[in-house]
Amino acid sequence: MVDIPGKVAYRYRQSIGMTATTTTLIGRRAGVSHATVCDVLNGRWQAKRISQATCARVRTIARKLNYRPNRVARSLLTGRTHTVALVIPSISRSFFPSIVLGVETEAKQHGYHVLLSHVIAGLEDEVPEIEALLERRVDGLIIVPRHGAHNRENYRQLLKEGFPLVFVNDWFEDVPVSAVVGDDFNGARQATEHLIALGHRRIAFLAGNPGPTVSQWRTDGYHRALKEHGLAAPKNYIQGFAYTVAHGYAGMQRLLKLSEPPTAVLGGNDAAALGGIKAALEAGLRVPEDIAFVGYGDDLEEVWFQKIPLTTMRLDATEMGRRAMALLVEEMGGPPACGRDAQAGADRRKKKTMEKLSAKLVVRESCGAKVTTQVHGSAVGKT
Amino acid sequence: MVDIPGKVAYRYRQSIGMTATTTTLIGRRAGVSHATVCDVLNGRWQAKRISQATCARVRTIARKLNYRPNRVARSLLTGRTHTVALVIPSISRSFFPSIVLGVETEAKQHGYHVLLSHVIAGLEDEVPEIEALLERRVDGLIIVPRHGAHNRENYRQLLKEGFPLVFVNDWFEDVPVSAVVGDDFNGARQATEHLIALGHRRIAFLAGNPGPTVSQWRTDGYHRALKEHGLAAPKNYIQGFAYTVAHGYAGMQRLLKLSEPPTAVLGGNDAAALGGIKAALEAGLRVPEDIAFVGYGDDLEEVWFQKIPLTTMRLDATEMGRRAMALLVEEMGGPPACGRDAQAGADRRKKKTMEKLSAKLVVRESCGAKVTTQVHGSAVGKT
DNA sequence: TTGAAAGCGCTACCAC
DNA sequence: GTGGTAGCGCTTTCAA
Repeated sequence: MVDIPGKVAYRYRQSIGMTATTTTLIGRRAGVSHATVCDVLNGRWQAKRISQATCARVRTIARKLNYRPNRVARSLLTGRTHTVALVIPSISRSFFPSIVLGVETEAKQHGYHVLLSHVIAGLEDEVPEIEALLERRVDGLIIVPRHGAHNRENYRQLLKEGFPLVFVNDWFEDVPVSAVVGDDFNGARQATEHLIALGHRRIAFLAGNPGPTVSQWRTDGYHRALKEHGLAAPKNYIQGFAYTVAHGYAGMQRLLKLSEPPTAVLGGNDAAALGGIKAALEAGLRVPEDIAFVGYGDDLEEVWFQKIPLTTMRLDATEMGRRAMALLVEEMGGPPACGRDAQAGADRRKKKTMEKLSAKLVVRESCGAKVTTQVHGSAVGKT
Repeated sequence: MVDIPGKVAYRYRQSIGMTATTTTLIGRRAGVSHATVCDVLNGRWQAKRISQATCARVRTIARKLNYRPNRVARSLLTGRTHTVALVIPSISRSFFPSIVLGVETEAKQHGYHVLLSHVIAGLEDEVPEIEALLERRVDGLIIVPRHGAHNRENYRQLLKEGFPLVFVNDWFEDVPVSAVVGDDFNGARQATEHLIALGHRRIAFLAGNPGPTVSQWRTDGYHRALKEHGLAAPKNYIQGFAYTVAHGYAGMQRLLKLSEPPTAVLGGNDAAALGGIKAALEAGLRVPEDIAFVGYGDDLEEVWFQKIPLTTMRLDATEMGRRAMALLVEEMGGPPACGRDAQAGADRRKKKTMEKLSAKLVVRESCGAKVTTQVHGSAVGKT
């Protein structure tokens, strides 16, 4: 009764004609088996020394039958979906589309597809979404990480299971993860030094949400530059709590009410800087003559056309995405997380990498430094 | 020999202990079967009248074992992946991210995930990419369609097979497909009429690539408006071959060299209009005093901060994406394209819908009409 | 060289 | 209420 049972089942199915998967069908028409078809179609005919004639026959029939291998079935068997998920907080801000572009470009190069998950901005808990992604058996995850204990615990858990996970655009010191981020400490420092070099002594900072580590880095870089040049950073010289035009605007209004308002302002990002400029202009100040501005990111389009072209630190978001995906591909190199040869991901505990991309100062007009019209002109070809 | 064969196989597997799928494992620990676990975990315990105690036991154990249902396996069985692919030509232009956002928001609402495929701009043939997506058994496809005979033939083939496909942002008259597009004929007409109402008689158009149907619609709308008001549209009043700043710039330069240059210009999109303004300014003209501009799309960020805030026709790309996904959900309503109860998609030949979203005139400064400062102020909250 | 057999993890159906 | 069984479409070993 326990005798060669699968065989029996197989024969049975055959007799009933119930083995009509497309490969079988092709095999039947070509007068070969199921498996041979598979070998031919997957380019293993050399290794398996399958005759040319057979190959040709199989291929012709496959084409005629409009055969499309079912990757779902393959995934079930191999435990790999060749899909990664990209979880980002927003896509409307121009910075993120660039990341998406980078990730997808790199992914395509490695035969991966990208499942995009834009976790709705207000919704702080991304755990259910990530869970859904895992149920789909994505091979890896690239996340713009979010704060909040719940999320953080979830990242840690994933990592402990050995699941391939890469952070992009932010990083937590206490989570052992690979990440690609901007070198925002040095970027902000350089930006601040640029303003100092232009003769400014009273330099304010329009900060973002204090949560993200990189956000903190920008603040630290700003502080460091001031300190190294013996300048003070009065506490109320740091204003704003989000990287938006509105917050930059409001923060600047507060700065202007101080008894000693700044003569120069570093924006935590470009939007904040623009909001600041708007407030300054409305207060009757001239930019950059009365007050200078430097932004961060260079992620706003058509910058050359702005009322006052913004001097800023350029951060290459596309490159950031690309590197993140490249890192993820490495992490996914081991055995699959599930499927036939799944095994404990324990031995996947590879060394984690943190890449820092440096930003580049792009001098335009808002800072008051001498501008070459090149910057202006060269932007035409950009769009 | 053909006697109850599956049963034998099953017993065999059982005896060998080879049925260690997670559901079986849970069942074993809970003292119930495989199938019961499945029923409990999928909320069918009411219908199957499974005892509360069993339910509780199963659920507890599942949680303890960190059970994550494998949707790949489920997909193989049901023939549905609950995944749709979104194929777009570009993501760096701000218009497309908005579409992505709309699609994804709507998709999430229906339990779908979005596989993003940004077909590289230069690569005109998207057939291989679509083929790859089909091998992954996506349930449906939303495409910003591309021209070229090969692509077009492919769309037609897909549609003939009854595969759920929706176009977004463009549409072909000769392809029987559901689509969501902008009402660009009336939009361009309205924009042109706005300029006519402001007293202009010599109105030029900075056109885009003549391929897309909507592009043609914009040109047609422009023509219609002129015609209805008895105005001429000299052939060389239409310039430009792509919706980019660079092309708008170059096109405008040509317009300015004419013996009778225009006094007003309609941009095929915002970027083209901006390029035009740039050329006009460089030629020493004042905008809008010497020459008026209207754009199309309102897809550039921080518009309020531009040197000359652009009057434009606002097109809601997010809404466009959302509607496209909603349409696709409908189309996917029938039997799955593959899997157990797949059947010829022939009866899926539902009525096709074409939705046109109308654009709204947003008056700012570039057209020379009276502007309320409201427009200016209200934009602060936008970012 | 080829083909038979087993099985990836799940769901659906029926029998008890 | 519950359990047994078949099978989704593919890959991969092993036997011939």
